[in-house]
Amino acid sequence: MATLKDVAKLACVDVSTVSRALNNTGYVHPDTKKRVYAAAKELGYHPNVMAQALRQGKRRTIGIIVPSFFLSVFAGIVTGINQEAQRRNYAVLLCNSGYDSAVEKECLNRLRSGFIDGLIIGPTGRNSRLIQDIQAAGTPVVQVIRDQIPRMNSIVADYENTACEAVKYLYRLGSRGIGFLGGNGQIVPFRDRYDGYRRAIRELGLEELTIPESFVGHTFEFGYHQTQELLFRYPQLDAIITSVDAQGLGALRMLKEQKKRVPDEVRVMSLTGHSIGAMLETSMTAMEIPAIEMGRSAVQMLLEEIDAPEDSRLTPKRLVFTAELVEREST
Amino acid sequence: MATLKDVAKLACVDVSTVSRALNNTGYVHPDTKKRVYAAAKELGYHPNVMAQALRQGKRRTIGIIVPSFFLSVFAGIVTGINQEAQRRNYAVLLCNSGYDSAVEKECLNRLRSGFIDGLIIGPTGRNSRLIQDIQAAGTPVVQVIRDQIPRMNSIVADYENTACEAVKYLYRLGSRGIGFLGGNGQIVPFRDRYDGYRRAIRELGLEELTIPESFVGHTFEFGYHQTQELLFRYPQLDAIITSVDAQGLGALRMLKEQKKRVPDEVRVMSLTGHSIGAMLETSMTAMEIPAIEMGRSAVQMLLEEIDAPEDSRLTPKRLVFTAELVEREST
DNA sequence: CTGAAAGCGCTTACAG
DNA sequence: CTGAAAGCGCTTACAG
Repeated sequence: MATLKDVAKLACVDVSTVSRALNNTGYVHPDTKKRVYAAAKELGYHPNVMAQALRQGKRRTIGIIVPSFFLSVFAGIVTGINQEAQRRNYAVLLCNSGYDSAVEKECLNRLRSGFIDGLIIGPTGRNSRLIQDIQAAGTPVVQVIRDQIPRMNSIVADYENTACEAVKYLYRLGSRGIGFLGGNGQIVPFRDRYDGYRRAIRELGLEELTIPESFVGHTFEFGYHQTQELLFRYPQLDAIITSVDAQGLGALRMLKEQKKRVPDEVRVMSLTGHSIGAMLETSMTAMEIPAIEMGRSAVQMLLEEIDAPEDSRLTPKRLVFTAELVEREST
Repeated sequence: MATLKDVAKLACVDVSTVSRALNNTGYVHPDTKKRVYAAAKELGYHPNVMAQALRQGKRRTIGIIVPSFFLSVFAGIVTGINQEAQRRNYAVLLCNSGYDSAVEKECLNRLRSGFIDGLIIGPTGRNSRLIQDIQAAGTPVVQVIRDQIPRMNSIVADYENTACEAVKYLYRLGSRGIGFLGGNGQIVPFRDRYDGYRRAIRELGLEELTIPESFVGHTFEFGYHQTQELLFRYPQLDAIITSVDAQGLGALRMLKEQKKRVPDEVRVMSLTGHSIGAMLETSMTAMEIPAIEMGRSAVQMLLEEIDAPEDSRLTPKRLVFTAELVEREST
């Protein structure tokens, strides 16, 4: 590949002049400039990003680590991140931790090695120390969806209220036996959703219908089996709130197998909607989360941090989005 | 961040010795080595990947460009690529072209600038020339799913046979009015699937039931509207084959709205299954594609190319996977 | 307006 | 077994 030197030789000037001409930094005589541009074009010159990065101490690259992106709100998050990063002319380095903290750790260690200007992460919750180290070493970090680490930038939704409102909505529709499928209680959003559910249940004078969690997963399978369990334990069950859409699919599937009519016998809704609900045979009501927009915001927040002087990074920022109730057939 | 120099100073040796010690290249006295390791550890030294890359002309980074990864086979592909890249200690730079060839072009131009050792792409079909240039300039390329560019490495499935077998399977079940939802005919897999469909229809002496395409999309909405059209035009319709799962969801949804029972009145199946079929209320039969495995293979093929001497790269490689029929409730 | 020089952080022949 | 030097491709004060 052609280098600055090649262009310089062809244009009969010094490399520094080429650099100035191409980057529009410092005066260059118009004629010279023209020659340089012509030479660059002729050689198909593209600057070597690694060298630029090394020299400038900037990489124009951000890293993302998400726990998954199949049938998950993180698919939308990643899409939004990509959109905004592209618009700002940043490259994106994507890692998928697969909900595995060991994998996440490896990703973090790879990324910290001078690769990225900033990091967006949906943490597993087990590497908080390492993430704080990275931030302390000068690489800004933004948490998305999961504000697992206190006092660190985050983009989240108001999970507690979302859950609370879902319960009240079902109550208004007439449901009195409202079950709840949660997730890993170590993870903030799941804990918050559960708190919101309990708060509403208490306020409305209802009974809490949950399964003490043995294993948990934010998956179809979890939704499927837990729904069976709920039906078995609580004959009065007439509504199910699931934390995420994938669990909701599991619930719908189990209800069909148990020949329970939705929504006549059991209503179903999800707290983390991301458009799949509209595509189902029985379309699913959900508190829809603006995932793409959240992804874009994450990039904006991160780039602000990157461009800010180090000492103004002290106060963590926090942006809270609101989920919107989208009614569909399942309620 | 600590640099080689810092470590060298602390260990009282030259930077070159530190480099040799840390990389295990060339003899270093055990005692020296120990001192170096200790110093590196104390300073929390991580090599600057950009500098290494610049020096070695290698980046240990591969680029991927996919047209989408929401509810698409590319979600699995990307997962597989990530897994294998991680195992081989390569970073992954992910771009989402969003089916937009202009976006794809930008991604390609960004990536070619010394960022990556190789490229895996599911092309939109409109930048073939540019992609060939990149390959010619020395960056190996592997196409996934879509072997859009002839004589260039690719990982695909046998789409033609897959479609053909699907028709024959439905025929065995008793269907005689078998409709087909395709996609952009410029894209090889969609063209091949259509060819396979037609071949089988001809062999079985049936009538082709398709909609001349005005606009096309590989989406839920496309499946939804085209199914309505099929029902309207062909009263004898008793089965629908969709090219991808998302279209299948659209078909199932429309059939429900039209009060057509699945599979009793109309059977439905998809040619590009990637596990979502099992999660549906009426679970959907599909020719399941081993997407994750294909993603892993793409990385393997790419790394072989990267490590191979330039002149042995002449013969393009092609790996064809076979889709597996997974029967579910929709047939 | 332009060139010569230093340096980003690393690796790698080459001496010794 | 170890150090000094050159160089990867770029940018950026500094002279002139």
